[in-house]
Amino acid sequence: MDNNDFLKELGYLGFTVRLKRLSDAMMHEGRRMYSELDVDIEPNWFVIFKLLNSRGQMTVMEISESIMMSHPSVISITNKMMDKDYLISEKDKTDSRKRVLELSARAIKMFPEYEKIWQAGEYGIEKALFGLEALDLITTLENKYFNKGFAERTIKQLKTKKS
Amino acid sequence: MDNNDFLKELGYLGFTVRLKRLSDAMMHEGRRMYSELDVDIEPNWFVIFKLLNSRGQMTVMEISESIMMSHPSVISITNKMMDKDYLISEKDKTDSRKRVLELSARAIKMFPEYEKIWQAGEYGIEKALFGLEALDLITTLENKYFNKGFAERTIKQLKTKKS
DNA sequence: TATTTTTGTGTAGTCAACTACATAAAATAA
DNA sequence: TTATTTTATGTAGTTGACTACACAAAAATA
Repeated sequence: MDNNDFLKELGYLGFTVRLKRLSDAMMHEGRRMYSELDVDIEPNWFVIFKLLNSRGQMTVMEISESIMMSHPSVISITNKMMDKDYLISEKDKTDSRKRVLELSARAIKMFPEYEKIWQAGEYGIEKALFGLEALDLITTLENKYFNKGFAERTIKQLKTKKS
Repeated sequence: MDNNDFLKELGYLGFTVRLKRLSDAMMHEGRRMYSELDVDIEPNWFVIFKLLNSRGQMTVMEISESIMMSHPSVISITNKMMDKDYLISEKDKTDSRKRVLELSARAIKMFPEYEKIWQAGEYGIEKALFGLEALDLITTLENKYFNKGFAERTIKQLKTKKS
């Protein structure tokens, strides 16, 4: 890879930017992959597919909490999946605020085929990450991060320095 | 942290989504930090500050290549920095296609103050990452990734399987 | 020299996440 | 029972990255 990469000279400070750059690149490549394979799904949808496949019906908020994404993001993803007939949506019988989502017949029918793609992806990532303890690392990062973010601590540090 | 996090059940397949989620969260927190500290800069600008500080004048494309981001992204970031008078832009004398950017007097004046914030950030991240070999990991990931992405390999694998 | 290709920059439009706000329904408190 | 608070969902607007395209200037080629 490019050894002129200035971000590498920035040490830990460059870490967050490199992380974003890497995840953006993966996301773009993911989209390219799906369009090249000519399947009717998008990156990330596998999360909803797998979640609803394992848990059955779920409301918008339940999904949001399960995958720790904001509810507007969930709505936006699931709306697209509904447009492609992968999801069925109906009002909850006892609580009319809630909307319950579940996999459609089409989703269930296509599931095995898509599973192949996801497994190939799983295999590729596993091979790339082999021996790197990447999952342990990201878990630790998440733990440290979502507890009380870097920024919070930095703000605190800067403020106590000032006083 | 949340142990109900479904993405963790997805193993390697969940990795890319977790990576994105983490970097998004860091980015948001970064923005919050800057606005809370009430400084007139945005996350990521430090990359341009530091780059031009160390290299002097650079064209749009030189910046783009140095940090491995698309040139439209560079234009968008540097335009905002110009609006805040942190950058000076002028046409190259010998090649009128090129536009040369450099730090303004204001940028140079504010540099030490901002340096304090970045150093505090550096410290926070370093502490969070201590003993985790996170930089080695991301370097390895970048090497593997930017060479020939996961997707490429996955596509290949799926296609050879079919035939 | 004239034509074609490459390079550097800029603009437009897309994407997936977010926060902030709006609204309706349910749950709680007065 | 009525009023207030909380919860579930939805919409609007922002962000920062990207690709694709447009265009002018320089470089290379015929």
